[in-house]
Amino acid sequence: MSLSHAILASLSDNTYSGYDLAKQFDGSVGFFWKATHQQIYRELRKLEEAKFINSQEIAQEGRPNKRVFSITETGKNHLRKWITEPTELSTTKEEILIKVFAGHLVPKTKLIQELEHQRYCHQERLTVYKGIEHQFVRDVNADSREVRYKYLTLRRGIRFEKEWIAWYEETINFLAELPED
Amino acid sequence: MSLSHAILASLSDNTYSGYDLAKQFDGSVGFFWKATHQQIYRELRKLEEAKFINSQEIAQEGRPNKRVFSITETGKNHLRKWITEPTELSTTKEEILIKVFAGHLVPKTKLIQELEHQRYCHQERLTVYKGIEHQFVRDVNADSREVRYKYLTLRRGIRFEKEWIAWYEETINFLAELPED
DNA sequence: CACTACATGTAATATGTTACATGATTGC
DNA sequence: GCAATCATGTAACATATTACATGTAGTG
Repeated sequence: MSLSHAILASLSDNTYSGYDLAKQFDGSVGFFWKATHQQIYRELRKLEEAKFINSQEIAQEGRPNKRVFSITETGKNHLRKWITEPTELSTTKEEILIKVFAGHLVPKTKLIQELEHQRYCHQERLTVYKGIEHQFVRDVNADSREVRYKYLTLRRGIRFEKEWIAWYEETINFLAELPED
Repeated sequence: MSLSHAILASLSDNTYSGYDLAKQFDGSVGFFWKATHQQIYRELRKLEEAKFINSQEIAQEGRPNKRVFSITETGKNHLRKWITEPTELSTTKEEILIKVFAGHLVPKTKLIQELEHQRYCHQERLTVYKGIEHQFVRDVNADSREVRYKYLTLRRGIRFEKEWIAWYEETINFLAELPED
């Protein structure tokens, strides 16, 4: 599974604690890979056993100590191998499409209501992404290789939110013009 | 979880055996919700316990008997309720974006190779969808409400494959112009 | 004084994957 | 005769989700 790869990818250019990673999985990498902190801590243990990462206890005043993880050369090679090996297309699971698929069961207006709710959520996410893009553009002068690659993933986020919104428009209009109901 | 909803949606306008459903989850609904036959059989047992569906043994000559499932009124209402209740955006898990995110670890050409592989897979899937669309267009004259709703999900499939391909183009070009490596 | 952020964990349950098992029919 | 399709299932294992647990520090 790829949670391990997502963690290794996060650690590929920086060190993080489990807590930091959980936050990353709530933004950044989290935009295309979700995980709870419980999953992350469990996976970190496995990755350390496999010698793909190692950890160091950092004492902190006031706050509880933290364990900071860094990727090993073995871990990097493992990631590199996976990146270059062809993988299948990731499978998507879209609840909204199940809803539309069985949409004939409910009054048209109710379905449209839910479609509008989802469209709104995508709109909000798009705004978040654009904000992040703004930051990126500033950094572009002093940009490192790493940053540019991350920017590409952000671009896909922006494009896809726009595409979702366009499909919602099309779908809502189509339904609005259906005579039934 | 929504596997149950996906099954109920499939049964919303027809009766199917577990085997039939497994096939549906390999095409049709399967384009936005994957499940293996084991998952499906397990879920069917639960749905029957909950009285959302009921089954009938159908004797067949030659072939093993099959149990055909149909949705109950309770099941339909359960689905209806879920459709109209607002749900969160579905989370996506995209391996290719993890690969791009950590792309700085490998030679640029290797990453491009994998991007091209993925783009090719999307291209193939788009061709499949367009073939299905062709069928739909023929049926549109004799079209039922159900068919039109299904068509909307297909439209999203087509739009999104096109969008993926466009992002791959953009990304591959961007990488090709990077000086490094 | 309640809430949020920091920091890590256990336990139970739900989902998903992989392998194995059975047995008939149809097509090459 | 061998593979594929029809049809359903068990068992073991891997992943993911939800709830609960613990304790400090800073903010309003």
